[in-house]
Amino acid sequence: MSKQRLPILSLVEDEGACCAPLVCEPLSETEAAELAPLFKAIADPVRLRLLSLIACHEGGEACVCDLTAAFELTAPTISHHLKVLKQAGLIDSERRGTWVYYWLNPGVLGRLSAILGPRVTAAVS
Amino acid sequence: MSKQRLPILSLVEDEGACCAPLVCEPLSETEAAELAPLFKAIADPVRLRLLSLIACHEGGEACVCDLTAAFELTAPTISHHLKVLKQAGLIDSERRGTWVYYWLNPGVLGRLSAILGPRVTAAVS
DNA sequence: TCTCAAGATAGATAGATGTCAAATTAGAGG
DNA sequence: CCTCTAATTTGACATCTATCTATCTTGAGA
Repeated sequence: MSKQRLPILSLVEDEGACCAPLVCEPLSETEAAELAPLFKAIADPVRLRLLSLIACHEGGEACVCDLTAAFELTAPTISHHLKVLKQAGLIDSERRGTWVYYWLNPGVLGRLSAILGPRVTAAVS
Repeated sequence: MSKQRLPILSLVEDEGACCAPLVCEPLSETEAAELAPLFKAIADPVRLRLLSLIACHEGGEACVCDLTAAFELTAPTISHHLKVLKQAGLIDSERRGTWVYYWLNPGVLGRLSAILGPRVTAAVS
């Protein structure tokens, strides 16, 4: 159902990065071409709020009906934005009965974060 | 010369954030509206590479002629992308003689990073 | 002052994008 | 089987965007 698992940003998996990849060495044309669509996916006020709403919702997932209610936009429009986020690999979804639930794909947002700025890497350990 | 200093993302200055603001609590409509243009500015392969090229260039700044040479695009197109980045507050520039130099506005990229993922905050302390 | 080169601006155009109304699909429950 | 509701898909449309060519601005140097 959920298309296929693209290997999103595996290129930026480097763990002990001294600094943000973007300021370490020039992004290759290929890397830039892979990254841009991801940033494009989050570069919209509605989609940013959708991501945030999903992430903050209890259980880490949210029903489309909850999401739609948070905006003054029609259901098709919300559906469209969710599709964009899903195709970018940022979120995934599942139908449970009448409702469809969405959740964040773990790691993807963090990887984008790591590209822009210095990162915790291995964090608390 | 450089228009005016907009108070970019001052809203996300919170220091001891437990986690990425985006997953802590739902982004407000206003916050989303302020953030989206910034992500939009970096959501382009050419602009991502421009940022990266500028950041990695010695001295942390680069001349337009260096940047233009790195692409197979016309000078006006590069000029356009630099303008987009500058208007978003990501970079700034100065003319020195015949050449114009661009550099990253410190902090902005880091603040965007902090919104997407867990952050070092106060780092080494 | 004239000329040359670096860079920006203006205008045009093809393609992408956000939104909505209408139609479609898919469960749930009589 | 029928109907109701949740959600997606389709098609249309207005707007935005990336790119180019042509033109303009600005500083350096002869």
